[in-house]
Amino acid sequence: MAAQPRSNSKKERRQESEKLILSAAEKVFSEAGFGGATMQLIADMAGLPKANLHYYFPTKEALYRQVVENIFQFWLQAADVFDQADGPAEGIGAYIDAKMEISRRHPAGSKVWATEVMHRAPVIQDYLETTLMEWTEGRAAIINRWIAEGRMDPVDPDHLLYMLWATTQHYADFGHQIETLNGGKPLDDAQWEAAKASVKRIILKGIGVVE
Amino acid sequence: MAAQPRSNSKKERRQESEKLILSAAEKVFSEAGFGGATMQLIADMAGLPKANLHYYFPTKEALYRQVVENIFQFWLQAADVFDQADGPAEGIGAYIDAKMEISRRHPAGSKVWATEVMHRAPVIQDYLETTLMEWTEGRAAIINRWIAEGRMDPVDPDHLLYMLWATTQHYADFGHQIETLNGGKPLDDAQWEAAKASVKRIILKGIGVVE
DNA sequence: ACGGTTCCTGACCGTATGGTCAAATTCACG
DNA sequence: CGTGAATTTGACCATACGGTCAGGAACCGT
Repeated sequence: MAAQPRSNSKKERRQESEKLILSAAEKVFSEAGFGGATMQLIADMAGLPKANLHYYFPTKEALYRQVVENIFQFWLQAADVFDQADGPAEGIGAYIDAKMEISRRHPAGSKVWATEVMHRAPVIQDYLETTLMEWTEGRAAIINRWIAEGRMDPVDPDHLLYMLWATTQHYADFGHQIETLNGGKPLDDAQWEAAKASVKRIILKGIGVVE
Repeated sequence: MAAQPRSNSKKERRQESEKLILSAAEKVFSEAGFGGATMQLIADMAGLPKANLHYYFPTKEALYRQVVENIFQFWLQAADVFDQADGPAEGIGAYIDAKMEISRRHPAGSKVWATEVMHRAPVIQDYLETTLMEWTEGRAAIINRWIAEGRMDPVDPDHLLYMLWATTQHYADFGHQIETLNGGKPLDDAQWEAAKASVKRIILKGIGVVE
């Protein structure tokens, strides 16, 4: 028992450190943007000396890239609900729920992603062209199948997907604006439920799968 | 003819210089964010020496603030169509058209605004709390009147407005992503029309004012 | 033509930032 | 233990950035 290295193996400790840094970086990048973020700020937030960051991540760009890639993976994974559904009402409804939940739980990641795309994706352009492209085409095919089966209105799948992304991510990216318009208070549980319900109601009715 | 001061009065030339700088600044801020933008870059884009910028705008913050304020004014003004309509189909439809047109013609401004809000509005928080708050409440009142008159479904006006903002601004803020998914080409005229039609169709049907 | 005001700009400055490095510390393992 | 590898960190460096300033150019009313 005494031989046991503290409670973590060396590799585990390394992963923990990286996670700590990545978490702090995500927050700082989301609040200040890539240019406004400083390694010192990230280090302070992580409670580590700045030089330590450079031991784990050689450059600011490398750290940023890792943050963005993690967000992207998280994103894709959360979209599985879309595929497992056997109809538009269930599939799109669950997708909206999932993305709203991400906006609520991980607003920083959403903001980093949004900023990266707005700046013409200098770091993850290859992901847009490959993974995201394929994902989008796959989902569009599913929607087209639902349309062909007469289970929803004939809408352009791309624009529907854009609307889903835009509406759900808005609650993260523009959360501060929403909070301000809500009297300076973040949305509470009931308000989040109302938001989800509103979004689902309008979109699902708008594409002809409810009422 | 020779006595004529070039073709501009002194005041006109001043305004022209300011406009040139503001235009360059909007583009640079939108592409690099506040932190990533440099006065040198803006000066180069405007074709002026850096010191000249500081003659017209004392600090980077002052220049940025002016950019954001201009965008906000532009925004509000374009929303007049909402008020002049006498029903939800016309009012909301025209609002969508107007905002889509802004996203198409002034994507840089939209991006600057989005970034500013995502960073918790350090510069224009007061506008959010006063002007935007009042504007939103006014529009919500109109929507509630339409609902009371039975001219549309009873939806939460705030969430409807968020959806309108999110969906229309998405075409500016995430224009690069859309362009990439569109095979690397910007949307052409027909595609923009299709986008507008899709958005209007889904939302207007979703709130029960068409079909 | 002149005097004053506005406008323009190259050269310069202090600071903050990303990144480096070598010395110190901790760790894994025979 | 002892030894080499991995980790940590304070001190340091080069650069780039926002901002200043003084001197000159252009302009305008008289």
